[in-house]
Amino acid sequence: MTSNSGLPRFRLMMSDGQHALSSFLLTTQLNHLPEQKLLVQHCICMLKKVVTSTLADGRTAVTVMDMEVVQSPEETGGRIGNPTPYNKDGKACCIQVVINREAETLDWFPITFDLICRSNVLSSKEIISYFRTRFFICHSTRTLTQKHCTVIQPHLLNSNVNVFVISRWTIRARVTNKSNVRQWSNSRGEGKLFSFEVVDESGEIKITAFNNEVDKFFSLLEQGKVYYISKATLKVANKQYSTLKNDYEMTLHAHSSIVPCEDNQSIPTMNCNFVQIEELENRDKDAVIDVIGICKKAEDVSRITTRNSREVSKRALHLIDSSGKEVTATLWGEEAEKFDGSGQPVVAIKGARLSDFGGRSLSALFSSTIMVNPDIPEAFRLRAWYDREGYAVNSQSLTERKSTNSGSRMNWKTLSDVKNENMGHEEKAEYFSCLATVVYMRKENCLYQACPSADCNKKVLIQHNGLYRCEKCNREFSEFKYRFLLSANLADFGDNQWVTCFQETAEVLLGHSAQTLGQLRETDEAAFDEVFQKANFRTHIFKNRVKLETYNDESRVKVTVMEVLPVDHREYSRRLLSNIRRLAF
DNA sequence: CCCCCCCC
Repeated sequence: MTSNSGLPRFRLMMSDGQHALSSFLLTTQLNHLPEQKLLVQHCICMLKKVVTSTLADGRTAVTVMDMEVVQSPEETGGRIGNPTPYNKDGKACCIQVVINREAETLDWFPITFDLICRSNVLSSKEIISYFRTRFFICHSTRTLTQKHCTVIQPHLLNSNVNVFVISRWTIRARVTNKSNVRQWSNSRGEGKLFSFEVVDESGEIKITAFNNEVDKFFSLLEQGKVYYISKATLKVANKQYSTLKNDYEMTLHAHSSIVPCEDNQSIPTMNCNFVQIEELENRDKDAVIDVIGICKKAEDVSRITTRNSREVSKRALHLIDSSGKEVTATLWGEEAEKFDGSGQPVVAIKGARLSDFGGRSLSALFSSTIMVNPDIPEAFRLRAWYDREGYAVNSQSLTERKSTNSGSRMNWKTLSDVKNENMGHEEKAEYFSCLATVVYMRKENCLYQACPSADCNKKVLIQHNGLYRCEKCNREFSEFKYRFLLSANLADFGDNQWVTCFQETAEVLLGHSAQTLGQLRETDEAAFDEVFQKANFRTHIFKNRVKLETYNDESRVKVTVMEVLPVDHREYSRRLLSNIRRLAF
């Protein structure tokens, strides 16, 4: 240990052959004894002067002021007798721990102990409290008395991993959340896992099972049920990934046991701390909160592609509570698919993330628990409120619809602004958004034959052998895929502008995929023409990129449409109004 | 031993 003076301070575990006590502190004046390897394990000492003090929490510490080493371990021949822990009043529970010296510089303390608990039922908090201790001897708490506990031998750590090895304890806790089984594969290996969260009267903790333990325990565990759980390993939770109020997590192992508990009345159901929807306005972005509301409307489930090109289902719920405010909460994956919003149920989400999308909105996490019509007082209160008066409330949503159109990041311009301000003449590309109507689309060359490889959109050329050649991939293919490269003329009330639309934006404008339209052109030219007829003179919001491009020594500003958004009427009025103000002043 | 938390 480090003393107040900064000098090393040694702690000794002393035994007189009958009892052992590990809270002896050596005065720093005697540091030469251990430093010169005179005071070593199993040597026999004569204590000449000691000062005994009682610490604030009742533990006893003995400071050794003067001592003499009278016999070396060689002479002693190891430990004398079979000492039991010394208990001053017979009530204290002693737990011997081994401190991993490598880790003493960390602000947490990996320790290892073995604990025998005759009742075999501890609360998870009690277990945790032992991990928190910095002392060799812990005194008992409420249910952990000498009657329940006795000390067994210190268990030596053979490495400095931050894993606690404990045995023979059991918690009784309710499962509040259970994940699906997930596969993982990385440089360290691969396998499957699932995790679940449990709650008892002292708090909550996350438990993870891997591989064999997945097979063993996944189907046994049910959300809402109570289990005896024992012989799991504790480790420090990575706070980066954990929103639970616990610094530790458990991992199940081959010896771990989980047994259903029928007598579960005393175990709390869920630690929810519901925040009123109105209050979400005052909470920080990314806060993880619990919310409960009436699902006034559940949108249809839809499939989206994430940034990592994974496909996932999503469903937005519109929740309202007695604050009269509404918020959009998004469910994902299976939760989105199986959600049934019929009958405007009460929906509680424990652990939803607050986002600033559209002002304020919520998103379920993998760790969120979604409860439909939960059996809790808050739910009954909400139901009664909604059926009596809530249904008629003209609720105000904290989540603005189509916020992409109203976001402050939109750099609104009229088409004449773009020219008058010489946009695009800078080194870097510039971006602007406009409200405009499509007045012409070039049918000619709107589609090209592209390389069929997934990530290659390069134009292919047909060969004499009838195959399509991609220069980029340096390969020939028997097939090609159609891609859009559409020139369109946009107009607003002051000007017009030629723009280029690639694949995604052209698909939005024309309402068809490149593939469909390509085939239509081959098979039914009249239908192909009609697609263009229908798409013409439509008004959209365009988000564009503008940049000066040089081609054959000729420079001109090129506008590329990045995104086509539907016109929101509220946004339209706002645009008109701001234009009027600008022109007026 | 995982750690994905997404989309507009």
